[in-house]
Amino acid sequence: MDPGDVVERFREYLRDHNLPVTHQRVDIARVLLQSDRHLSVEDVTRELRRSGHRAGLATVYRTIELLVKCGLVVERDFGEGFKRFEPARDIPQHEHLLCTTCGRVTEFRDERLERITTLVAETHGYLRQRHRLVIHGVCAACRSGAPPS
Amino acid sequence: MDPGDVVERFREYLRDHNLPVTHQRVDIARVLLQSDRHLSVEDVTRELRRSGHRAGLATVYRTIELLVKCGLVVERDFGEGFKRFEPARDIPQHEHLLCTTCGRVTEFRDERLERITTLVAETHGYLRQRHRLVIHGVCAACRSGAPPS
DNA sequence: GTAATTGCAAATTCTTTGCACATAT
DNA sequence: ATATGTGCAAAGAATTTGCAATTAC
Repeated sequence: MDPGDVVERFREYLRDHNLPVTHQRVDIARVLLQSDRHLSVEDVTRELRRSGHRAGLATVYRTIELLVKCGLVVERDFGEGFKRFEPARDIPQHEHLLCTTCGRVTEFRDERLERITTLVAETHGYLRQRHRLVIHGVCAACRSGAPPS
Repeated sequence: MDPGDVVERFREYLRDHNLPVTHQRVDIARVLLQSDRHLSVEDVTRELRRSGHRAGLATVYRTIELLVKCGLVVERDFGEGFKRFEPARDIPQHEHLLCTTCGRVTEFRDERLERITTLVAETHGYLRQRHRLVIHGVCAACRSGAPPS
């Protein structure tokens, strides 16, 4: 999907719910929805400033909450002590590789995991809902001694 | 391994490192090492009080840090907003099933995951260190309409 | 005795909330 | 116009840290 379209989707969501389309909301949505990374709230605030916009921290949190609620953004917790957010792309389920040196996040998909987790859940009497897999390691750049980004 | 032995191991660790064996440290270790659950700091504090002991919150945090450092306890983050800790039993690597209704945690092991994660990491240029898999679902008790524990 | 720990309270970090002022429709 | 959002600063929750009093060895 075109990144611009996704921002438009958020506008529609706001209009449909009779919520004001403020420039802060649009700016924050643009940063988050057009990024291909997993941004922390701090990242979002920094990106905003870098593009000449600004919004209070509370507004950033509140807008992200809206974006999550309407399904355009997904919340992630990698156990770093804060949350990260990524646009909900068409990828229905994917896993994460997390570089323990620079924090880079890489996504991948492996159908075997669906199968295995469903099976394991059943074995233990659980009705499987979803799963979360994070592989911790050192990315290619950090292995070759590149400076942490 | 006998639970008592594990506490003895902690004593040895302290002695070997010329660290005082205080009753607080031993009490906290006993609670954490003899539990078969995944305890939060609050859980530990409550269990301490329940058994007639007490320790300042800071001491609990500091002792748990020691227990993690010496490898007798493992830290877990299930994205609940706080950490949980469990004794490092002989199970070298295991995964978790988390009941989204009652919070119950069940452990399991599946060697296929080692293989898959190592392979996937390599494919993306990462040097695999470890992984974390949590399957979210509804446990047998909650499925059969039992009251949440 | 002396060095390390303990406990408390203050500080930190991430996040949420209350409220006067500003803005979208 | 008016309902809602915004920003600030205060509140919260989990965790860490500084420091005087205490304890292990």
